[in-house]
Amino acid sequence: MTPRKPTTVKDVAAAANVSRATAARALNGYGYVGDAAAERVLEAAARLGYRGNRVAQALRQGQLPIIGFVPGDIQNPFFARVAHDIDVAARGSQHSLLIASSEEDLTQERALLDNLRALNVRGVIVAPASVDDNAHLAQLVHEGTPVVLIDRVLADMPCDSVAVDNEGGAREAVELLITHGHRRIALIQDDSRIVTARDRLAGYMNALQAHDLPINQRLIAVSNSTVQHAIDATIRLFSQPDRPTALFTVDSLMTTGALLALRSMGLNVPRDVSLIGFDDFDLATFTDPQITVIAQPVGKIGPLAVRMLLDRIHGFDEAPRHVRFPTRLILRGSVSQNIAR
Amino acid sequence: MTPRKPTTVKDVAAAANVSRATAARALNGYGYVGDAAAERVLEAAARLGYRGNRVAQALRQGQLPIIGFVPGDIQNPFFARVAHDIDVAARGSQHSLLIASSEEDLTQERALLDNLRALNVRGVIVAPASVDDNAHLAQLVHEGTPVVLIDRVLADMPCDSVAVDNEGGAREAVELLITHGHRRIALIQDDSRIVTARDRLAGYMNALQAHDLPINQRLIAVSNSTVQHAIDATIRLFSQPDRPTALFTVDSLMTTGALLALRSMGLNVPRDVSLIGFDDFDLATFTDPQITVIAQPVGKIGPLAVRMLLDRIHGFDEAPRHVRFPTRLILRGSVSQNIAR
DNA sequence: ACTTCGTGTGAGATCGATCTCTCCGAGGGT
DNA sequence: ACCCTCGGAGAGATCGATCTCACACGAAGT
Repeated sequence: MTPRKPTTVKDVAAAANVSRATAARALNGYGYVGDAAAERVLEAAARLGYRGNRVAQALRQGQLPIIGFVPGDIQNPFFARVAHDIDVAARGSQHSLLIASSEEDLTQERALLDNLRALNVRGVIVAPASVDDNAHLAQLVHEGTPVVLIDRVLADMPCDSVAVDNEGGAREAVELLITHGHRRIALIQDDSRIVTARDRLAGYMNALQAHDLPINQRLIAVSNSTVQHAIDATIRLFSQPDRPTALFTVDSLMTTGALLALRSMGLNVPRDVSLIGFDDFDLATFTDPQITVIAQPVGKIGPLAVRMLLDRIHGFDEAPRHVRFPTRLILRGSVSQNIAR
Repeated sequence: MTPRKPTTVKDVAAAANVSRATAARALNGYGYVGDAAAERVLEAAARLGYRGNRVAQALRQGQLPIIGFVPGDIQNPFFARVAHDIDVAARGSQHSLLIASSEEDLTQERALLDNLRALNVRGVIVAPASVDDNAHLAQLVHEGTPVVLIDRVLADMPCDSVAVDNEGGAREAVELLITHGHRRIALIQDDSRIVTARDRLAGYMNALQAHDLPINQRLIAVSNSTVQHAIDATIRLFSQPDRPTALFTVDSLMTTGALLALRSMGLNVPRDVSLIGFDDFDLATFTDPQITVIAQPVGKIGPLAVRMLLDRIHGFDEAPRHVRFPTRLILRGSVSQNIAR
């Protein structure tokens, strides 16, 4: 019942019969402290359950032992996985992780970053919601806050980044469809303000162009990265006359939605429609047939981002490093030869 | 390039030609401030981009505008969803969310809560990793920190809680299997230190006893809540002579694992084995047949937990409230009549 | 004219941890 | 005997925001 307040250095110092300064020295192990005094201080600290007030320490040192992470959406399995990895890595270096999802909303992203700045976090890992409008990020970097971009790289941002080869992965996916004889290849992509969406779109177009196939805007649908939106988009795409024979979806939730939509429309994968998705996911091996995907090394992204961030926090001050992982095509059963023509 | 430090009240005060005290009054709107002075202060604050240092404010007021969340594992879709909901609700009340996953490890949970306490967060939402050893939680509550338990309720803990009727849900699931003629019903459950596991086990046993069926320890497997562990557990269960005809899994990742394992063993659901899982999940409607589950109102848990926490933060001081949502059986196609006997 | 208010304002204290500066005293060197 | 060095320890400053207290000044009341 007693909401007694936590013990402070002052309490410990008093209990050990020394000054606050000596207590601090003993606790943090710097400067000169006599053995006897140090021992008394440590004993008192243990006895009183002294834990130290991070907030006060942070005020003094100017920073909280916290790393911020601003994903597009925690519910997306991709970001959940990355968040988990970041959490583990951050904990390994005595940092807490503050997760604040931008919900892919630029205004919210700005507000969140303002918040993180006001909290004086040590560094921030961000998956920016927009390619274009990122003055707030530039500002943060400019102020000297360590920032690492993940998943979505902004070419002109002077900070480290970790991503995958979105263009190449998308190109490989579409080329696979092309070499299986598909000509009418549909694409469901994100809001084009997101860099990954642009890059994957570029991969799609480059593959088509390389094979002298026309780019048909009616085969390209834009959807939010949620299952529901993807279902709608898929239905729109496949309700057209001269229906596509293949579909490439740029993220796992979309692939999920597409699968559900195709099933509800009575279209069989891969007989009627070949499907390939970007980003591997649990469900991909659950369906019959299993889904062919372009896999990203998800598990490497978080840890690397944290390592880069820590380097910056510890003073590393070279030119920005940009790591781009290759993707890997995982052949399963959702792509078949197009016999229709 | 200039890592200039953020503007402080002092800067603003100087720019407005008033004292720090007056600047603070103008900015926070309390006490007496002249109109002219107030205007100058606000103008200066805007011009200099004053944002206020949360850490300093927190030191003064004793608390950071942060809510802590300690889930068992962020990667688990259930917790990811809840985390998302908490994030949204917390943001609505100007709080940031600090997520620190305990990975179901008691030692880690203790360390994380210590951390949160040292940070003077305003309140904590926890899914405790253990029923037994929770002195650290009791301590936290005792100290007056608002705490809300979710998913896993500790009966004797004097704090609010939000959970679902695990015993009832599990009982309903097992009864469904029994009424379909199943007698050898297997169970895959969590580490029994987790309360939900105990409650669901109780529901399983109660259902069996109510129908005078024996409880056979060889039909009960313990597994971590991961797909891989569940696969192993399933294989163990179904490699026995006199194999079970039905399986009840207590969480979605386990259901996933069970499904994969059964498939790999060449056992057809529901012909050879009937399957029912606790917690609905996306994949459940992906498989053929779709999986029958006991659904929890996931979307209600996070928001309610935050509301309860905020009440406490704002001084609500009545007896602990315990909310327990009912579960809902969703009949799909994975349970069939047992004809074998 | 002299006390009271009612406003408006600033100086300084406070929160907790830590750093700087200064001081003390024992021992070594000359 | 005197100076210096160095281990050891305390007083006070600092970080930034905010609160308390005291003060000043004009207006109103007696």
